[in-house]
Amino acid sequence: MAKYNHKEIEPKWRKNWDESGIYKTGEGKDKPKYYILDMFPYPSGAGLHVGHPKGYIATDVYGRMRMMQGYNVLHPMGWDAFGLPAENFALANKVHPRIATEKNIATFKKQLAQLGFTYDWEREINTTDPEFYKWTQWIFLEMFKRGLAYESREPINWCPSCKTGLANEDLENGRCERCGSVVEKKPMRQWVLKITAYAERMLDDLEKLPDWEESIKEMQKNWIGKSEGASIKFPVILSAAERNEESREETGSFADAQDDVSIKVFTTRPDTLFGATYMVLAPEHELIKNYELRIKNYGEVKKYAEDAKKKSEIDRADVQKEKTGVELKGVKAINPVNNEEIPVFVADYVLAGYGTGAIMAVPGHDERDFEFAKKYGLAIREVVKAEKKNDGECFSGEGVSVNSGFLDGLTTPEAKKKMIFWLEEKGIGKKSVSYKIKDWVFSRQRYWGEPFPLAYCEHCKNAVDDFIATSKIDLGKIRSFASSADAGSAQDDRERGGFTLGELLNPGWIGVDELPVTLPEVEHYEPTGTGESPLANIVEWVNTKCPKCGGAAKRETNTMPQWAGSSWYYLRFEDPKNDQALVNKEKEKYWSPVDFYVGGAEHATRHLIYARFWHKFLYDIGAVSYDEPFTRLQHVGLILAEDGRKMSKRWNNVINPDEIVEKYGADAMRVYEMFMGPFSQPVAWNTNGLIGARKFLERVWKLKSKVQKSESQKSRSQKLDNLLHKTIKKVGEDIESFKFNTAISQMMILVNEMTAADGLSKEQYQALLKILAPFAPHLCEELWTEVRSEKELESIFNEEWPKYDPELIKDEIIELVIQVNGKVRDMISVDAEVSEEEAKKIALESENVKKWTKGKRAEKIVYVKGKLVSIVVKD
RNA sequence: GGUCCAGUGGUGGAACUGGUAUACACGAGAGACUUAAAAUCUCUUGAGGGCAACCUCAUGUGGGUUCGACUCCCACCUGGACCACCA
Repeated sequence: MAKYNHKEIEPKWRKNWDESGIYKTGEGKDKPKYYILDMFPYPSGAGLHVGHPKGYIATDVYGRMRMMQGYNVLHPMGWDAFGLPAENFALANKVHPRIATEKNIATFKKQLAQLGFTYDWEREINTTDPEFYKWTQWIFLEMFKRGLAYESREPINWCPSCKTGLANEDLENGRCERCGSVVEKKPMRQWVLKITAYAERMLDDLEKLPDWEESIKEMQKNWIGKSEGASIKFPVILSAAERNEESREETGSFADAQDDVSIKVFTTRPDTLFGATYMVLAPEHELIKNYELRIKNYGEVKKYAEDAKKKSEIDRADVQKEKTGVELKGVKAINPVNNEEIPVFVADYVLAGYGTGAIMAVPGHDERDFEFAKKYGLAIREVVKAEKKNDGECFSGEGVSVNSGFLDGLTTPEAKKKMIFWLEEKGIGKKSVSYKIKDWVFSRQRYWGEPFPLAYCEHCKNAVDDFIATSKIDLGKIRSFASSADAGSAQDDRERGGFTLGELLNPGWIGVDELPVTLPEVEHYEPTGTGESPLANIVEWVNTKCPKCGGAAKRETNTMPQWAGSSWYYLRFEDPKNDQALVNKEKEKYWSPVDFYVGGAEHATRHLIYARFWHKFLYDIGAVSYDEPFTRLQHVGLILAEDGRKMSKRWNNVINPDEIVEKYGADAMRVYEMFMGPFSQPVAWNTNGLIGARKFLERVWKLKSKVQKSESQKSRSQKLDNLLHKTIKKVGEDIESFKFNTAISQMMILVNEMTAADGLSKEQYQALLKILAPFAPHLCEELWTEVRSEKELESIFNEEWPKYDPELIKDEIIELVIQVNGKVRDMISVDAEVSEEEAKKIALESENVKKWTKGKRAEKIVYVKGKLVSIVVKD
């Protein structure tokens, strides 16, 4: 018999599959559909290491099983090729990003191809293809028109090394997720997407996703970070000394102004309002620059605020460091619940980006305020009585209100409710919700990304202003209107006199409807570092005609972030060549949503948040007909290097799949990666383990000759059938629940039994091949053609997935376990149908059991059908 | 600091809904084949005691519930992931 030679078998079958087109996606409506998807990779220059394909192998195994179960399976692959990694690689290697990307894609494709995946390459997509990003731009434009994209000049995260602004999601502990540089805060003109408008729905709809892993949902919940509480207004006045001075000098005007001045705060603990003894503003707070004349120590305050703003996020967010701040001399705030005058500080422990950028400080019941108050000698008042309280510590839990007027005696939840009611009645506060998630900073100052389909027109800017002036539309109202997700229907647009909501919010910016707006060729695509994208240098591209008035206009020169294309790419696989619409509604009804999505957990708060946001928006505008994109979600556990560290060039511990395939074969690698451990858990690579997988396949190979010998004898053991059918059952169920490691160990048990058995029938062997085929497709296809008969199909993947016979998996004889006082004392083989009476009788008659029951009385006998008898004895 | 997850042999790990703990694989040891090695095959392999039947102990630690706990409850220890001055 020929030896198992993967080098011969594997290329042969891959060629055969390519030519026969067996993996072309079928669309016959007579079959049910199954859409299984991997998170598509960005093709970096380093190529694949053995860890990358783990998820792809899993989806391939699952998809192949579904094929054999009679489904049309859509299992596509594409490339997330825009973005910083591709561009940085191109810069380092002095080639155009497009060329580098093409080359990298070719490498990736070659590497993936040799693993024998079922990808239908006719559906390949690439986010950098103008025919693809045309629709990325289209989605942006739809958001822009509805006021969900807006221009902002807020300070944002700036990576000094990548020379671009970054979204909150792109940071890791205050560092750039890509290059590890400490991120600075820099005020810059940015396009921002109003993801916060969808925060509530994204949170609520997690309930609709029972087949998502709990851990991923939890991460999203934390990222969205909903807090419920109240917003409260604290009036601001001049301090007593200043008031006297004012009236002496008769400057007179502050009396009018003070009515309007107030500090708005958000708190989750309105029940502690009586304990608010000072206030703190974030260094970025508007009041500071607006009240220069009123703040007596303005120089000092300004210096503190400026210094704080300059600090990197990482320094500012250091929890360990001592809190600092400066009092705003000359002004006071009034605690509205007791009319006390309280001091106002600026301090960098208050964040501009959360809540209102100002807090009421309750040092009695907030650790941070407590620390600050001790340092600056501020009043600390107990307003919540703790059940247990440690001296000298601050109690931030729930209890009963004290020293709190009308709240006294109420528990914290009651007090919160009552305070909110009181605030609303007086009109100085209201129930309020705050989210941690921030709007999505959507522009990058780099070359290799989708251009924005926007032009800036001075004329239309004035026209918009005129329009607002004549129609008396309050821009503030429009802004709050835009926060609701359903803002901006086509009808609204008409009523606004031809201006879209986006244009009203971003005067002068006009959407370019002629798509795609293609990325121009440039001489120098290095980032400028000035906050301008390299595109700004291409005069002939920048200068354009205003799509609205036809006059001179300038294009937006920032580009979109890498996350743009990946936020909707899964829709494109349904109909990748459609140039009329983002999705073909007919096809969409068949394929979508994605039934099963597999990828890394690191995307829980990035890609998966963005994709859900875009999808919900597309649902709202009627572009898709369902509101969650991914029905089932499973995360892949990393494959670590043999030394237990992440595989990385830096540690020189990377294992290249090409070498493994060459030496042991793709099938051995596939089986090993699925066998290593629980799918979602990180496991270290171990080449010895791989050899074990290879040996297993060799045993399967050798069984072939046993079948041929057995054929005439017609020997078919009952025992083997029993195990075979149990294995069919377990493998099917385990693949279904992504427990590949136990599926494989069960097949190993079966193969060991088959090897040891007296005879092996062809049917038994064929059933084994069918359930192993998704894991080791080349080997099983080869063996299948050798043992199949004329009437059987040419490819094993056209065969039906075997069904187990419930009769055959029943055990006739079982091992009855007998326990005495909880300890196993005997095991007796009995008929599976044994009655309770009889089982108990057999148990009590056992010699081993008698040793333990002798001279004692049986107090209780527990019987578990088909399993055990538990005897409880007492002296 | 918050949220979540995990802790089982020398190693990766298995154990359904509370019912034989350590399946399967790796590694190690012994043997067969071989001039020899590799490959392959067979046996042993949680710890301790015993010639053996068998007994005792063992799923991070300590308690609890139960006839019975890796599994459920409480407290603690250790490790990991994500978030983090989020008011």
